[in-house]
Amino acid sequence: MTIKEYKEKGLDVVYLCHIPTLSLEKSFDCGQCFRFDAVSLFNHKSQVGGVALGKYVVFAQDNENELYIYGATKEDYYNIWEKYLSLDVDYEKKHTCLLSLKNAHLEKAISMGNGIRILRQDSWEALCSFIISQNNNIPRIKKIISSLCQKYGEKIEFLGSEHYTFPTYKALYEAGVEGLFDLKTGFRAKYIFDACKTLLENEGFLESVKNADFTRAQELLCKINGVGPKVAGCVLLFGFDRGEGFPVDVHIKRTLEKYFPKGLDVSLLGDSAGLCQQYLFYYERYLSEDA
DNA sequence: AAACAGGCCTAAA
DNA sequence: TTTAGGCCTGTT
Repeated sequence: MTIKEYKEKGLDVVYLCHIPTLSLEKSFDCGQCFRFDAVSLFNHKSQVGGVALGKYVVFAQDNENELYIYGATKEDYYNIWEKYLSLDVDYEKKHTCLLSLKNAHLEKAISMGNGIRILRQDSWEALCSFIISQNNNIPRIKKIISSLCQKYGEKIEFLGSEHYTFPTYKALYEAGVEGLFDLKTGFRAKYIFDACKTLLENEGFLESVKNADFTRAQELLCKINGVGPKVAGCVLLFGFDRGEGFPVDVHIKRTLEKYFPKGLDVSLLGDSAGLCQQYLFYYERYLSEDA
């Protein structure tokens, strides 16, 4: 079907023929986002579908400099999705910053990870998701979040199939620790609950995180039981548009020891730090999968 | 079967 | 202040 025919059937579609390099696979399969899956609904080389910011959309493309969005209008693109995909951000500039470190491994990581965009996700969703991510693996994280949404989110229909929005913290608070535990969240149930409680009892919490400087923002997030430096770093990077965030997990720790034996001064990277972390993470995972 | 998964909390030195 | 253990569950 053509775009025009989809539109006539009531499905919004927008096509951008010239965007900064974007790889859907890399961006949606590098562990920053747990709500998108590869789909084959349309006739494109690559396509991922999922719910973000309360809407179900399918991102699709036949090459990395174009983009189709099914379930969105042109206005939606400029108001919502361009920012969500960080297509308004100058990555060339960030690359220049990273290349100035003159590290051969990082150089390779950049060219291999080219097309990764840091998604600007909803703050609360990022907070909740990365609490769930701790001491866990991606398939199970996705499974837990999916059942969380199915049970406590709102239903959305897209071409006859059902999808669910990410639940509000109020909804999860009302689910209670037992309700959350029933979703196989395990020891994280009480952590999620504490996050809900914090946000419910302190209405300005997310806002104060947003307005605080990075260190202070991290401190605030760590007040939630179950949120430590790594989770807070992810939440700030992916949910608060804080490019300075450089979450260090076991993999990144190993990677840094390997490629930066003299250490890496993250503060030199400014708001390119998070992208650097993503490239290194992707690079290392790619190499290990290859082996 | 034992170890591990993009950590964090708690108790004990 | 730093350092082991333990933790829900699913997969290998």
